Amino acid sequence: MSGKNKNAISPLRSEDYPEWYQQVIKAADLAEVSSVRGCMVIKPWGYGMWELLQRELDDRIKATGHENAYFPLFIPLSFLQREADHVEGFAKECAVVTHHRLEEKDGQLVPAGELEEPLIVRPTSETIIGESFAKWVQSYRDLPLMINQWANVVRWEMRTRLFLRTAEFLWQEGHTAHATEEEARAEMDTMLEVYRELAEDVLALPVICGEKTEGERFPGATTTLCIEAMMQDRKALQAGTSHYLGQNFSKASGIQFLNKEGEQEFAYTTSWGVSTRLIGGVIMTHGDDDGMRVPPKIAPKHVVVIPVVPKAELEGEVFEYADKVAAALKSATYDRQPVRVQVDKRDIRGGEKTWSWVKKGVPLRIEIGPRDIEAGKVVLFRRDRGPKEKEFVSIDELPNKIPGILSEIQDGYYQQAKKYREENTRTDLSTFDELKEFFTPKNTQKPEIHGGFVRAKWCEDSEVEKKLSELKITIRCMPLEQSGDTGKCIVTGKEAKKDAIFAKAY
RNA sequence: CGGGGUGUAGCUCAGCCUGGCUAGAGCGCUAGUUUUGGGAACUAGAAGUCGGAGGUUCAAAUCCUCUCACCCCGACCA
Repeated sequence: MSGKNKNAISPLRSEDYPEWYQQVIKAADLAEVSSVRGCMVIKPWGYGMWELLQRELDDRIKATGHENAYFPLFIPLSFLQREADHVEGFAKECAVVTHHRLEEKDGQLVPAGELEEPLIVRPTSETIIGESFAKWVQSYRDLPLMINQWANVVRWEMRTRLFLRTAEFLWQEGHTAHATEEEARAEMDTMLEVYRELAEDVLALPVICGEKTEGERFPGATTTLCIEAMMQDRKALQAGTSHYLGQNFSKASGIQFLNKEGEQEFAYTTSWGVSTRLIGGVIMTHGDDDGMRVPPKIAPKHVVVIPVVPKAELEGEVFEYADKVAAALKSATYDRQPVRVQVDKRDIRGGEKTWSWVKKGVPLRIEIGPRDIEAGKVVLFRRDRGPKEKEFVSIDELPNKIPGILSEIQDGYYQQAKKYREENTRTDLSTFDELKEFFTPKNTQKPEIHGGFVRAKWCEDSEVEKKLSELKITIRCMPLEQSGDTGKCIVTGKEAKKDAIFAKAY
């Protein structure tokens, strides 16, 4: 296993993208499947990314006037039934609790004590939060009500994939109630913008902001806005959604207030959420054939210091020096926080140690050996460069230099992803045949990475969406930035006003 | 829920068709020796009620029945 040109991950992205994705998660030690059907264990390196994402987003949620609260995991079955579209959307994937006690019978524990009314494990919390909102709101003076909760939810999915679709996942769900439609719609816009900023500035994921078609809308919503990202297999990933719910849920839950005119009126509500799926998006956007590449802003460690100990008796000296360098680095600031540094003193072989960090995607590696100590230098490796590309930096300059390099990496990942999306977005297709050609792989046995985003006109006829399913594509969204031109629908050829993004999706 | 497949050591799998010695390999793990500014080599070792239950048989990982779990392809989805 000398393999100078060998990549750390097998298969390569180009060979088998879904398998590559699984292997990266394993190699980077982000998560693993648990013995519970469809559920995952998020391991420290993956959870660390989530915690940092959480912190960034939580700050922004609070800065836009929201407060955190917590509502029950269990929802009475009857609550779900209050909103017709909502039931239809979620009923099939609900986990249901029907008993509350176990009794021993023939050596086996069996459920006893049947509940009078079954409880469902929340797939989302509109109904249970609506119940509270109804109590909290009496007057227009109680509005707006702006609440967020960090929670886990359960959706009994048929097919699961780590981070992208698991039976249980972590997310945040915001729920707000307003006195006017205008205000509620403005809230929906605000939160979409928060998500866009989170995705682009923190996760380095370029996204398209748009509106969902009726067919793709959240069950029970009047309007659904979304951010859509392109993965390296050119499929779209819905990375976040913000919904204007009109009065649908306030009517279902009885969220009523007395307005200034002294009349009872139903509130206008919104909800919005992002989940651990975003971590999947980060993996599929930034990962390469050597494993994960973590954007510095959510890297649990920015820098790992690897002491190089050629002879056992030098260990003490090298470790001590590595600790000193680490301490100096921690005094530097990146993204308004101290640089996160770890000294890797594990008793394993050097090559293995180095590669474990390459696969985890830590932005910077620093190696320090006796020769470097003598010369007052360290060897710096950047994850956005080749794994062997080194740079010597004097120890004195190091703390000043690191934040700038982290910014460069963060920005570089974003630019690279954006370039990839642009290179794989077509705006010049105008007929269904061209669309079909674009979204059909050349190799039908083992489809190669193909397709991408197509931006084209759509006549807003829902029949179009049915026809698109032949090509296994959907309308991802109607971008918020519309050209305003009229043209011909790419599917029907009819007069069309709306620009839409067509793509295969996760 | 339809169609296909797989359950054998921590992981990846061979063995099953055609029943028969003490159930194997690679990786990983443990120890020792050598090596090491780089994803080491050698030697030794630990590790398995062959998914579960029942049946056929002198004899079952292997054949039969039932059952459970997981994976892949569809329909559903943050």
